[in-house]
Amino acid sequence: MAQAPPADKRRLILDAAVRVFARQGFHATRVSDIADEAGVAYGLVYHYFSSKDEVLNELFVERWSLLLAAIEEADSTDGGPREKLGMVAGFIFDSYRHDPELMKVIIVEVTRAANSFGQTHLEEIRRAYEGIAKIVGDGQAGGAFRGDVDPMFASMAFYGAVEQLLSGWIFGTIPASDTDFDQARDLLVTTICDGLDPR
Amino acid sequence: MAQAPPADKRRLILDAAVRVFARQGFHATRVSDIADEAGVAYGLVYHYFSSKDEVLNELFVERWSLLLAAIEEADSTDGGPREKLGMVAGFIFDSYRHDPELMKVIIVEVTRAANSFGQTHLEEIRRAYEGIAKIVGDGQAGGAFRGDVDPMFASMAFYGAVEQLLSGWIFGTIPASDTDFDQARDLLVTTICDGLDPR
DNA sequence: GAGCCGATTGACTGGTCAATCAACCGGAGG
DNA sequence: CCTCCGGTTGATTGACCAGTCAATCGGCTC
Repeated sequence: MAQAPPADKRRLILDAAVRVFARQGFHATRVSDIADEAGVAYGLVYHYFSSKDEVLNELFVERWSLLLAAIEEADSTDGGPREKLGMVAGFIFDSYRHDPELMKVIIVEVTRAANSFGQTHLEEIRRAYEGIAKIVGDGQAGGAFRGDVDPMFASMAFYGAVEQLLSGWIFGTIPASDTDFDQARDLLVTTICDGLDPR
Repeated sequence: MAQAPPADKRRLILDAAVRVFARQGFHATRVSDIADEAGVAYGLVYHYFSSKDEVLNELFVERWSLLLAAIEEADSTDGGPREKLGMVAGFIFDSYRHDPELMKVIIVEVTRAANSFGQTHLEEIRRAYEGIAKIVGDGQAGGAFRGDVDPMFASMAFYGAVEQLLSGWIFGTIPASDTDFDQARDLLVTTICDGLDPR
């Protein structure tokens, strides 16, 4: 027998938290729910995290830093702005495909809950908008996009559309089962970018 | 002296709730906060509403029915789909201009919080998406929009962009002071509709 | 002016939970 | 065999707050 992995309890708790938050929502989950789901004693949660909030924080920061990296990565590609935006949308949709529960938590409890938790992370969230805005701005400078749309404005609209589609899948407003995420990505990017075509 | 108006306490409480919800968020406001803000005794809130939730419900339903009416109204116009979508976006932006606190509450606490409250109102929210989708669908049937985009898909993207812009103003990510809302509306509609132009 | 009734008041209760903490366990090292 | 120590346990505490309810108010009717 290979030695059992050291059973990283911290990770165990984080993963359990994702499941419970996704199922019940952050406010409705008690710390004891997380502990139960993780098969761990109540107090251990407080050994690894200073508060219930910090658990959510950790989940968000982990995931969001990946998104920021993906945006930067996309931007440093030498493709056109359409390809770059496609990579960004693709990364987000893939994240959902890969771990819908985590994405649900991030979107519902942090990104779209800008009042409670988002407030804390407004700066990081804004950084994503700005990264997308940069892609748009460069696209305008290179003549690929028309210049009369403020890049930040376009960025917000683009990201808003992405997030709304995600929400639609998350809450069943839009059927997700037979939807091809890649097709959704292409459709969205095509539509938005055609709207940004030079007049 | 003219007799003082009957001081509709119910209305007083609703208006106070908007202010407090906007300031502190729904979860963080105690019922006593609402009562204090309204200058009314704690128990009176429960005389007019069965719970704290019902106060928020009432605010949402009041406002959302206006939006649904506006969408229908726009659709029954004999303008083109661009004009119709412009009217919808215009109505929403105007609502924000006219009463930013109320719109903040509706968006942040209900629409985007689909997990807690939105769940209850998913049906009404979806009706708005469908109204917009109908406008898009008719536009396609009339040849004004290209036909290879699912109307519901386009509707979600459109509404998502609108809501994200609103959120940007609400949370100061986008400067609202010098932004001309009408210009934002035109820019958004133009961009999205150009993206929906027949290929 | 007596009686009625809905509006209004605010002290109180019951339950919920986040966070604390003292105790316990088991392995490493001497 | 003993001690130390970090990981682990879960009962307990203390704060908070939604919702209740018995009491009071004030206007209207007869």
